[in-house]
Amino acid sequence: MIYTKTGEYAIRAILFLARQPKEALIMSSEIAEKEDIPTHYLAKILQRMAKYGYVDSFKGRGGGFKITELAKKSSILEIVERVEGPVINLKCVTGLKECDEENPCPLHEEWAELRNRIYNLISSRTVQEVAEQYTPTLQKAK
Amino acid sequence: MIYTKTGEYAIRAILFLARQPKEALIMSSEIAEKEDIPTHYLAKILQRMAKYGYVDSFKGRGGGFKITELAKKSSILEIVERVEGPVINLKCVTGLKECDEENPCPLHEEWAELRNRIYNLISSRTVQEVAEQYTPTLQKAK
DNA sequence: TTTATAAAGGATATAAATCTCTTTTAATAT
DNA sequence: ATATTAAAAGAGATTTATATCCTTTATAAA
Repeated sequence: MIYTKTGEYAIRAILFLARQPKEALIMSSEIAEKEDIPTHYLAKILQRMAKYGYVDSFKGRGGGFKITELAKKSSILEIVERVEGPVINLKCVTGLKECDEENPCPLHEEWAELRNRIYNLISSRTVQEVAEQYTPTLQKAK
Repeated sequence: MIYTKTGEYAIRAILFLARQPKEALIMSSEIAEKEDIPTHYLAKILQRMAKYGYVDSFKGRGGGFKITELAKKSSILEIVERVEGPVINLKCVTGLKECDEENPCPLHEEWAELRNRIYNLISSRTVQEVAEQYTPTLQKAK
Protein backbone atom coordinates (compact mmCIF):
# COMPACT_ATOMS: atom_id res chain seq x y z
CA MET A 1 0.00 0.00 0.00
CA ILE A 2 1.25 3.45 -0.77
CA TYR A 3 -0.37 5.22 2.15
CA THR A 4 -0.59 4.65 5.90
CA LYS A 5 -3.22 2.59 7.68
CA THR A 6 -5.07 5.76 8.58
CA GLY A 7 -5.54 6.59 4.92
CA GLU A 8 -6.34 3.02 4.03
CA TYR A 9 -9.03 2.78 6.73
CA ALA A 10 -10.49 6.10 5.61
CA ILE A 11 -10.83 4.86 2.03
CA ARG A 12 -12.22 1.49 3.05
CA ALA A 13 -14.81 3.23 5.21
CA ILE A 14 -15.81 5.78 2.61
CA LEU A 15 -16.12 3.16 -0.14
CA PHE A 16 -18.19 1.05 2.23
CA LEU A 17 -20.52 3.96 2.91
CA ALA A 18 -20.68 4.73 -0.81
CA ARG A 19 -22.08 1.25 -1.44
CA GLN A 20 -24.92 1.62 1.07
CA PRO A 21 -28.50 2.54 0.15
CA LYS A 22 -29.05 6.27 -0.08
CA GLU A 23 -29.87 7.99 3.22
CA ALA A 24 -29.09 4.89 5.30
CA LEU A 25 -27.32 5.60 8.60
CA ILE A 26 -24.52 3.18 9.39
CA MET A 27 -22.96 2.83 12.81
CA SER A 28 -19.20 3.07 13.01
CA SER A 29 -19.16 -0.25 14.81
CA GLU A 30 -20.82 -1.89 11.81
CA ILE A 31 -18.27 -0.48 9.39
CA ALA A 32 -15.49 -1.55 11.73
CA GLU A 33 -16.79 -5.08 11.87
CA LYS A 34 -17.57 -5.51 8.18
CA GLU A 35 -14.36 -3.90 7.00
CA ASP A 36 -12.23 -5.35 9.75
CA ILE A 37 -10.93 -2.08 11.17
CA PRO A 38 -10.18 -1.39 14.88
CA THR A 39 -13.41 0.05 16.24
CA HIS A 40 -12.13 3.00 18.21
CA TYR A 41 -9.56 4.00 15.69
CA LEU A 42 -12.15 4.07 12.96
CA ALA A 43 -14.39 6.18 15.16
CA LYS A 44 -11.64 8.79 15.29
CA ILE A 45 -11.09 8.73 11.58
CA LEU A 46 -14.82 9.12 10.94
CA GLN A 47 -14.86 12.01 13.37
CA ARG A 48 -12.19 13.76 11.35
CA MET A 49 -13.92 12.97 8.09
CA ALA A 50 -17.07 14.51 9.51
CA LYS A 51 -15.12 17.69 10.12
CA TYR A 52 -13.84 17.69 6.57
CA GLY A 53 -17.39 17.23 5.31
CA TYR A 54 -16.91 13.76 3.85
CA VAL A 55 -19.49 12.15 6.10
CA ASP A 56 -22.52 13.42 7.99
CA SER A 57 -22.79 12.18 11.56
CA PHE A 58 -25.93 11.75 13.63
CA LYS A 59 -25.68 11.37 17.38
CA GLY A 60 -27.95 9.51 19.69
CA ARG A 61 -30.07 6.44 19.34
CA GLY A 62 -30.55 5.43 15.74
CA GLY A 63 -27.61 7.59 14.78
CA GLY A 64 -24.68 6.76 12.56
CA PHE A 65 -22.83 7.99 9.50
CA LYS A 66 -23.57 8.57 5.86
CA ILE A 67 -21.45 9.71 2.99
CA THR A 68 -21.85 13.28 1.72
CA GLU A 69 -22.11 14.54 -1.84
CA LEU A 70 -18.70 16.12 -1.40
CA ALA A 71 -17.10 12.75 -0.68
CA LYS A 72 -18.95 11.07 -3.55
CA LYS A 73 -17.44 13.43 -6.03
CA SER A 74 -14.00 13.51 -4.42
CA SER A 75 -11.15 11.29 -5.55
CA ILE A 76 -9.42 8.72 -3.39
CA LEU A 77 -6.29 10.85 -3.49
CA GLU A 78 -8.11 13.93 -2.20
CA ILE A 79 -9.57 12.08 0.74
CA VAL A 80 -6.37 10.31 1.70
CA GLU A 81 -4.34 13.50 1.51
CA ARG A 82 -6.87 15.31 3.65
CA VAL A 83 -6.78 12.58 6.26
CA GLU A 84 -3.08 11.74 6.39
CA GLY A 85 -1.14 14.41 4.47
CA PRO A 86 0.77 14.15 1.18
CA VAL A 87 0.83 10.73 -0.48
CA ILE A 88 4.16 9.63 -1.95
CA ASN A 89 6.50 12.56 -2.03
CA LEU A 90 8.27 13.80 -5.08
CA LYS A 91 11.64 12.35 -4.26
CA CYS A 92 13.08 9.86 -6.67
CA VAL A 93 13.37 6.13 -5.92
CA THR A 94 17.11 6.50 -5.51
CA GLY A 95 16.50 9.15 -2.86
CA LEU A 96 19.56 11.00 -4.10
CA LYS A 97 19.35 14.62 -3.13
CA GLU A 98 21.23 15.76 -6.22
CA CYS A 99 18.66 14.06 -8.44
CA ASP A 100 16.22 16.37 -10.21
CA GLU A 101 15.01 17.33 -13.68
CA GLU A 102 18.33 19.10 -14.30
CA ASN A 103 20.52 16.20 -13.21
CA PRO A 104 18.30 13.15 -13.43
CA CYS A 105 19.56 9.94 -11.91
CA PRO A 106 19.30 6.85 -14.11
CA LEU A 107 15.89 5.92 -12.71
CA HIS A 108 14.44 9.39 -12.65
CA GLU A 109 12.50 9.52 -15.91
CA GLU A 110 10.76 6.20 -15.53
CA TRP A 111 9.95 6.85 -11.90
CA ALA A 112 8.46 10.24 -12.80
CA GLU A 113 6.20 8.53 -15.32
CA LEU A 114 5.10 5.83 -12.88
CA ARG A 115 4.47 8.37 -10.16
CA ASN A 116 2.27 10.34 -12.49
CA ARG A 117 0.33 7.26 -13.45
CA ILE A 118 -0.23 6.38 -9.80
CA TYR A 119 -1.46 9.88 -9.11
CA ASN A 120 -3.71 9.63 -12.10
CA LEU A 121 -5.03 6.23 -11.05
CA ILE A 122 -6.17 7.45 -7.66
CA SER A 123 -7.24 10.93 -8.65
CA SER A 124 -9.04 10.61 -11.98
CA ARG A 125 -12.09 8.75 -10.73
CA THR A 126 -14.55 9.80 -8.04
CA VAL A 127 -15.37 7.68 -5.02
CA GLN A 128 -18.84 7.22 -6.42
CA GLU A 129 -17.57 5.93 -9.76
CA VAL A 130 -15.25 3.46 -8.06
CA ALA A 131 -18.02 2.26 -5.75
CA GLU A 132 -20.53 1.89 -8.58
CA GLN A 133 -18.12 -0.05 -10.73
CA TYR A 134 -17.23 -2.31 -7.85
CA THR A 135 -20.73 -3.21 -6.67
CA PRO A 136 -21.53 -5.72 -9.46
CA THR A 137 -18.20 -7.50 -8.90
CA LEU A 138 -18.98 -7.86 -5.22
CA GLN A 139 -22.47 -9.16 -5.93
CA LYS A 140 -21.16 -11.83 -8.27
CA ALA A 141 -18.80 -12.89 -5.50
CA LYS A 142 -21.69 -13.99 -3.33
CA MET B 1 9.36 7.83 -1.65
CA ILE B 2 8.08 4.30 -1.53
CA TYR B 3 10.25 3.10 1.31
CA THR B 4 11.10 4.36 4.80
CA LYS B 5 13.94 6.70 5.66
CA THR B 6 16.01 3.76 6.80
CA GLY B 7 15.84 2.25 3.33
CA GLU B 8 16.39 5.57 1.66
CA TYR B 9 19.50 6.28 3.74
CA ALA B 10 20.83 2.81 3.01
CA ILE B 11 20.51 3.36 -0.74
CA ARG B 12 21.97 6.84 -0.64
CA ALA B 13 24.94 5.52 1.32
CA ILE B 14 25.53 2.52 -0.90
CA LEU B 15 25.27 4.57 -4.08
CA PHE B 16 27.68 7.08 -2.57
CA LEU B 17 30.17 4.33 -1.79
CA ALA B 18 29.69 2.88 -5.27
CA ARG B 19 30.86 6.18 -6.76
CA GLN B 20 34.13 6.27 -4.78
CA PRO B 21 37.51 5.16 -6.13
CA LYS B 22 38.12 1.46 -5.78
CA GLU B 23 39.51 0.38 -2.40
CA ALA B 24 39.05 3.82 -0.84
CA LEU B 25 37.91 3.75 2.80
CA ILE B 26 35.23 6.30 3.61
CA MET B 27 34.25 7.28 7.13
CA SER B 28 30.60 7.12 8.04
CA SER B 29 30.81 10.72 9.16
CA GLU B 30 31.88 11.75 5.66
CA ILE B 31 28.98 9.92 4.04
CA ALA B 32 26.62 11.43 6.59
CA GLU B 33 27.86 14.92 5.84
CA LYS B 34 27.95 14.65 2.06
CA GLU B 35 24.62 12.86 1.80
CA ASP B 36 22.96 14.82 4.56
CA ILE B 37 22.01 11.89 6.77
CA PRO B 38 21.94 11.91 10.61
CA THR B 39 25.41 10.75 11.61
CA HIS B 40 24.60 8.22 14.29
CA TYR B 41 21.63 6.78 12.53
CA LEU B 42 23.70 6.18 9.43
CA ALA B 43 26.37 4.50 11.55
CA LYS B 44 23.78 1.99 12.66
CA ILE B 45 22.56 1.34 9.17
CA LEU B 46 26.11 0.81 7.95
CA GLN B 47 26.68 -1.55 10.84
CA ARG B 48 23.75 -3.64 9.70
CA MET B 49 24.83 -3.49 6.08
CA ALA B 50 28.24 -4.76 7.16
CA LYS B 51 26.53 -7.76 8.72
CA TYR B 52 24.62 -8.42 5.51
CA GLY B 53 27.88 -8.23 3.56
CA TYR B 54 27.04 -5.09 1.59
CA VAL B 55 29.96 -3.11 3.01
CA ASP B 56 33.30 -4.02 4.53
CA SER B 57 34.15 -2.11 7.70
CA PHE B 58 37.58 -1.28 9.06
CA LYS B 59 37.96 -0.15 12.64
CA GLY B 60 40.58 2.12 14.12
CA ARG B 61 42.48 5.08 12.87
CA GLY B 62 42.33 5.37 9.10
CA GLY B 63 39.34 3.04 9.08
CA GLY B 64 36.02 3.40 7.34
CA PHE B 65 33.73 1.59 4.93
CA LYS B 66 33.84 0.35 1.38
CA ILE B 67 31.27 -1.31 -0.80
CA THR B 68 31.52 -5.05 -1.44
CA GLU B 69 31.16 -6.94 -4.71
CA LEU B 70 27.92 -8.39 -3.36
CA ALA B 71 26.40 -4.94 -3.01
CA LYS B 72 27.66 -3.83 -6.41
CA LYS B 73 25.80 -6.60 -8.12
CA SER B 74 22.69 -6.35 -5.93
CA SER B 75 19.63 -4.38 -6.92
CA ILE B 76 18.24 -1.43 -5.01
CA LEU B 77 15.21 -3.52 -4.12
CA GLU B 78 17.30 -6.32 -2.63
CA ILE B 79 19.23 -3.97 -0.40
CA VAL B 80 16.19 -2.02 0.77
CA GLU B 81 14.24 -5.17 1.54
CA ARG B 82 17.16 -6.58 3.50
CA VAL B 83 17.44 -3.40 5.53
CA GLU B 84 13.81 -2.53 6.15
CA GLY B 85 11.65 -5.50 5.14
CA PRO B 86 9.15 -5.83 2.26
CA VAL B 87 8.72 -2.78 0.04
CA ILE B 88 5.15 -1.94 -0.97
CA ASN B 89 2.86 -4.76 -0.04
CA LEU B 90 0.54 -6.51 -2.41
CA LYS B 91 -2.63 -4.84 -1.27
CA CYS B 92 -4.50 -2.79 -3.79
CA VAL B 93 -4.70 1.02 -3.72
CA THR B 94 -8.30 0.82 -2.59
CA GLY B 95 -7.20 -1.29 0.37
CA LEU B 96 -10.43 -3.27 0.05
CA LYS B 97 -10.05 -6.64 1.65
CA GLU B 98 -12.42 -8.28 -0.80
CA CYS B 99 -10.29 -7.10 -3.72
CA ASP B 100 -8.20 -9.77 -5.42
CA GLU B 101 -7.63 -11.40 -8.81
CA GLU B 102 -10.99 -13.15 -8.50
CA ASN B 103 -12.97 -10.04 -7.61
CA PRO B 104 -10.82 -7.16 -8.79
CA CYS B 105 -11.82 -3.69 -7.68
CA PRO B 106 -12.00 -1.08 -10.46
CA LEU B 107 -8.40 0.00 -9.88
CA HIS B 108 -6.94 -3.43 -9.42
CA GLU B 109 -5.62 -4.20 -12.91
CA GLU B 110 -3.88 -0.92 -13.46
CA TRP B 111 -2.41 -0.90 -10.00
CA ALA B 112 -1.05 -4.41 -10.50
CA GLU B 113 0.67 -3.27 -13.66
CA LEU B 114 2.16 -0.18 -12.01
CA ARG B 115 3.32 -2.17 -9.03
CA ASN B 116 5.10 -4.58 -11.32
CA ARG B 117 6.77 -1.78 -13.18
CA ILE B 118 7.98 -0.23 -9.93
CA TYR B 119 9.40 -3.56 -8.84
CA ASN B 120 11.06 -3.88 -12.19
CA LEU B 121 12.47 -0.38 -12.03
CA ILE B 122 14.24 -0.96 -8.75
CA SER B 123 15.20 -4.58 -9.26
CA SER B 124 16.37 -4.89 -12.85
CA ARG B 125 19.54 -2.87 -12.54
CA THR B 126 22.48 -3.40 -10.21
CA VAL B 127 23.78 -0.77 -7.84
CA GLN B 128 26.94 -0.61 -9.89
CA GLU B 129 25.05 0.04 -13.12
CA VAL B 130 23.03 2.81 -11.53
CA ALA B 131 26.12 4.40 -10.01
CA GLU B 132 28.08 4.21 -13.27
CA GLN B 133 25.29 5.74 -15.28
CA TYR B 134 24.86 8.52 -12.78
CA THR B 135 28.48 9.59 -12.43
CA PRO B 136 28.70 11.53 -15.74
CA THR B 137 25.50 13.42 -14.92
CA LEU B 138 26.93 14.44 -11.57
CA GLN B 139 30.18 15.57 -13.13
CA LYS B 140 28.41 17.76 -15.65
CA ALA B 141 26.55 19.35 -12.73
CA LYS B 142 29.77 20.83 -11.35
C1' DT C 1 -35.90 9.19 32.08
C1' DT C 2 -33.55 5.46 30.16
C1' DT C 3 -30.86 3.90 26.36
C1' DA C 4 -28.09 3.94 22.27
C1' DT C 5 -25.27 6.52 19.72
C1' DA C 6 -21.34 9.80 18.19
C1' DA C 7 -17.95 13.35 19.98
C1' DA C 8 -14.13 14.41 22.57
C1' DG C 9 -10.09 13.90 24.97
C1' DG C 10 -6.70 11.13 26.97
C1' DA C 11 -3.98 6.98 27.95
C1' DT C 12 -1.29 3.39 26.25
C1' DA C 13 1.29 0.66 22.81
C1' DT C 14 4.26 0.16 19.04
C1' DA C 15 7.52 1.35 15.77
C1' DA C 16 10.63 4.40 13.47
C1' DA C 17 14.06 7.76 13.86
C1' DT C 18 17.54 10.02 16.38
C1' DC C 19 21.02 10.75 19.79
C1' DT C 20 24.37 9.44 23.78
C1' DC C 21 27.69 6.86 25.87
C1' DT C 22 30.85 3.10 26.34
C1' DT C 23 33.71 -0.54 24.37
C1' DT C 24 36.69 -2.51 20.99
C1' DT C 25 40.07 -2.16 17.52
C1' DA C 26 43.87 -0.53 14.86
C1' DA C 27 47.28 2.82 13.51
C1' DT C 28 50.55 6.17 14.92
C1' DA C 29 53.46 8.85 17.90
C1' DT C 30 56.33 8.65 21.89
C1' DA D 1 56.62 -1.35 24.37
C1' DT D 2 53.33 2.04 25.64
C1' DA D 3 50.22 5.83 25.22
C1' DT D 4 47.40 8.39 22.29
C1' DT D 5 44.26 8.97 18.82
C1' DA D 6 40.69 7.86 15.45
C1' DA D 7 37.69 4.92 13.87
C1' DA D 8 33.58 1.37 14.03
C1' DA D 9 30.64 -1.63 17.19
C1' DG D 10 27.27 -2.04 20.42
C1' DA D 11 23.90 -1.05 24.00
C1' DG D 12 20.40 1.70 25.06
C1' DA D 13 17.92 6.34 26.05
C1' DT D 14 15.04 9.66 23.99
C1' DT D 15 11.94 11.59 20.65
C1' DT D 16 8.39 11.51 17.42
C1' DA D 17 4.69 9.61 14.88
C1' DT D 18 1.36 6.23 14.28
C1' DA D 19 -1.88 3.17 15.88
C1' DT D 20 -4.93 1.52 19.37
C1' DC D 21 -7.80 1.60 23.33
C1' DC D 22 -10.57 3.59 27.17
C1' DT D 23 -13.47 6.73 29.63
C1' DT D 24 -16.48 10.56 29.87
C1' DT D 25 -19.75 13.78 27.82
C1' DA D 26 -23.34 15.43 24.69
C1' DT D 27 -27.33 14.25 22.03
C1' DA D 28 -31.34 12.23 20.19
C1' DA D 29 -34.87 8.79 20.24
C1' DA D 30 -37.84 5.56 22.64
